[in-house]
Amino acid sequence: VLRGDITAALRRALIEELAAVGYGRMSVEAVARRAGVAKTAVYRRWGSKPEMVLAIVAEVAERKLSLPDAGSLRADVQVVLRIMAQALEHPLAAQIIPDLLAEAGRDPKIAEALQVALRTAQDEVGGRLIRRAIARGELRADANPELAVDLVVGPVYWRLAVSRRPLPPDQVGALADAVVAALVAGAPA
Amino acid sequence: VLRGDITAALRRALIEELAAVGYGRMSVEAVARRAGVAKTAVYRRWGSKPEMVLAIVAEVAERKLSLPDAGSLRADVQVVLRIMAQALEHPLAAQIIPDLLAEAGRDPKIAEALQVALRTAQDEVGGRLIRRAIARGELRADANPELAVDLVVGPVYWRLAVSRRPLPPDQVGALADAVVAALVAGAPA
Amino acid sequence: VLRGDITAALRRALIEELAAVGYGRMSVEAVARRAGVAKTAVYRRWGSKPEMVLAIVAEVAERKLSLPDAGSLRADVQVVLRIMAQALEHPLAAQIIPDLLAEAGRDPKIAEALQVALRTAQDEVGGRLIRRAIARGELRADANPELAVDLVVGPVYWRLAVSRRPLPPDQVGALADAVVAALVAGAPA
Amino acid sequence: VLRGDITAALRRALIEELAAVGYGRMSVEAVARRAGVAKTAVYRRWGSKPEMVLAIVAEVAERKLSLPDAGSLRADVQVVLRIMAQALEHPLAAQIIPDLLAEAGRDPKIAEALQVALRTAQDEVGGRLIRRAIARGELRADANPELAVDLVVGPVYWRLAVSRRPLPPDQVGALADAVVAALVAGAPA
DNA sequence: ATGTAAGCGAGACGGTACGTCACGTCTTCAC
DNA sequence: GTGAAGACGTGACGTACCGTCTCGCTTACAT
Repeated sequence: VLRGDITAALRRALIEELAAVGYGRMSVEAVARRAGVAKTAVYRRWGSKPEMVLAIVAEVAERKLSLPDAGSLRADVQVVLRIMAQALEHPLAAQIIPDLLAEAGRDPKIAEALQVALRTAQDEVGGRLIRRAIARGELRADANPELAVDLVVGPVYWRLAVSRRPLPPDQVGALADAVVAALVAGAPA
Repeated sequence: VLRGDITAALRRALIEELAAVGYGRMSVEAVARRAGVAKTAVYRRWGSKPEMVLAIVAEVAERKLSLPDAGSLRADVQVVLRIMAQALEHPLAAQIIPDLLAEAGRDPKIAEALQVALRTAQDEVGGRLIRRAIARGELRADANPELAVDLVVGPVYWRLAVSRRPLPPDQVGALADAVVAALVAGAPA
Repeated sequence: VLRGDITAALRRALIEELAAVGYGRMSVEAVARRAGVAKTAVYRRWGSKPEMVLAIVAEVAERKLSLPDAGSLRADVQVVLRIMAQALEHPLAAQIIPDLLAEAGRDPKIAEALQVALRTAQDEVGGRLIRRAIARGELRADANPELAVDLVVGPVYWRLAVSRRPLPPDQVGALADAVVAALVAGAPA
Repeated sequence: VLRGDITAALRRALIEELAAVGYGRMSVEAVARRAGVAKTAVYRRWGSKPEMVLAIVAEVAERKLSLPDAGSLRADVQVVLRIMAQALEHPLAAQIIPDLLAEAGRDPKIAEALQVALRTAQDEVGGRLIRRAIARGELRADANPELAVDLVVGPVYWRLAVSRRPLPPDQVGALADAVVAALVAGAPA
């Protein structure tokens, strides 16, 4: 019977190590060391570094983020922006997410695991959010949901995760306004 | 006198290796091997792995991209989008850029080197492009150039480099329209 | 716990490599390669090339060679000659011993290690053997044991290890006779 | 036209380097450095390390040592011992000779070069010296010249070059006496 | 209660890469 | 054409980690 406290310590250590050195440099040995545990304890659970990362990342990523109807397109967009901002402002996530996204370009397994997580946002935003706006008459029926996702998610990701400048809370409104305008304009393909 | 053909082969090999395995896993030995050159030839030029990467990346990144006035805000935005799309659709760049941006979160040296390159885009877009639009009367004078950069650059980066879906050329126009609308709406801070 | 079979393989490989290329050219890598073992396995045991050579050579050299009383000076001398001939006719020893003796002129550590081995012969021959002969009345009491060692050991070493000509077994008797005569004559300093 | 002063400096440097580090470790680079000369200067003259060593060693070794008739076997032996002692007490020779003799076991070229030098001693001692003694009636006609060489040369070589103990001049007489006795006794094969 | 299985730590194993050094070869310049 | 300078490939250095594997120890469950 695998000891639960060790599993938990390893989970925690993996996240920290991943943030500290990145996927490429990360080693099972270092994770075990950080968790204060022998290497065998890791291999008994996951078998290899990618398996371990995938299992734990998937675990974290699959926490459903429900996106309740906020009443208007602008309010919905603001919710999405706030959720993303909150996630990307967590230091560990800010390190790990771009790292795994970069690695996804090489390792299809990782790409797939992340797609599962992304699909959530993808579907939520591009799917539900846009469909709701169409239903409300805020967007035209032929609005392109794909482009919509890029317009909503792109700016905030670029700001926080790529150019790593903070996003003052009082600018979220302005950003939302701009994004909504973009959505309205972007539709009529 | 260091032989130029060897330097060139190493430069090329570094780029390829960086794309193939990422910054974290990249090794000087592998680069030398790929270039068909002895390890000593590398250390005669750069002294260590990060130095080598920085020097070559900076070299590539500093290629000035001039942004001539295209006549209107929409045309200017379209030019920026096309330049970015062209860059990010190159397979090597699509692998290397997100990788280095992720690494920049850990290594200040890399961050700095990339900022030099980013600042170009930053200044070109957020600075010149927006100022021109203001001068033309297309944007209000109090438009926020910081937000503007995020709005222009974010969606196309997300699309091509993060979620890795292609951007059909015929959608660039729609995207530009949406971005312009966002800029116009996003201004009145 | 270091694996004994690997230690043994390394010991064997060191001896062979030493004979093949000599102390000066010998490399740890080549020894490990010859033993079919990783370089780390060597450094886990000895730490450096000279340490390794010293440890193994000392180990081999310290095998006590007991010299039982053969009954007469001539018989004793013959035993010594036979032992030396047997040792020096082994191809590995014939390569290694002169090599290390030459190196001993430069490296005091090696000199010391060899002295331990030589002292055995030295004491056995110059000490015990001569003293026995004096006790038997075969040599005068003021016989010089130092010279005696040279007279017994020198000719056979020169023959086999320096000028590398074989010593036919049927000539050992004649050589012993000559040496005994020399000992008898050499004493009266 | 190769400059003579450089050739001489290289010759001198080779000898010193050979004594200092031994044949195995000796490098052309170090010799050139010691001579204060570029590597090219060496390779223009000799082409490789073994060639260089062989040429210079042969040059030194071929200096004829004439062995005039000293009047008696004992006097002849004493002359040989004194010549050898003088040679082996020179610090450079004491390092180089055993080193090359050891290397001769591996490299036939070196062995051959040394045999030329050894043959001199061989012939002088085993040949001429013994034949003279037979002619004088000091040795029987069937004396074995091969054994004789070993008996004369072995002890002094062992003493000075192998066990590296000094040979006090006043012991040369005693050693000569012993050797003569050995020769006389060793003959009647 | 005891036996047995499995988790656990420790650590040796074969690898790979590190950054350095020294070397023999070869090319390029200055006299 | 000679010698100096130095870049080149090679190969070894001794170190540091890494993933794999084999060990005893000890813990917990099933008899």
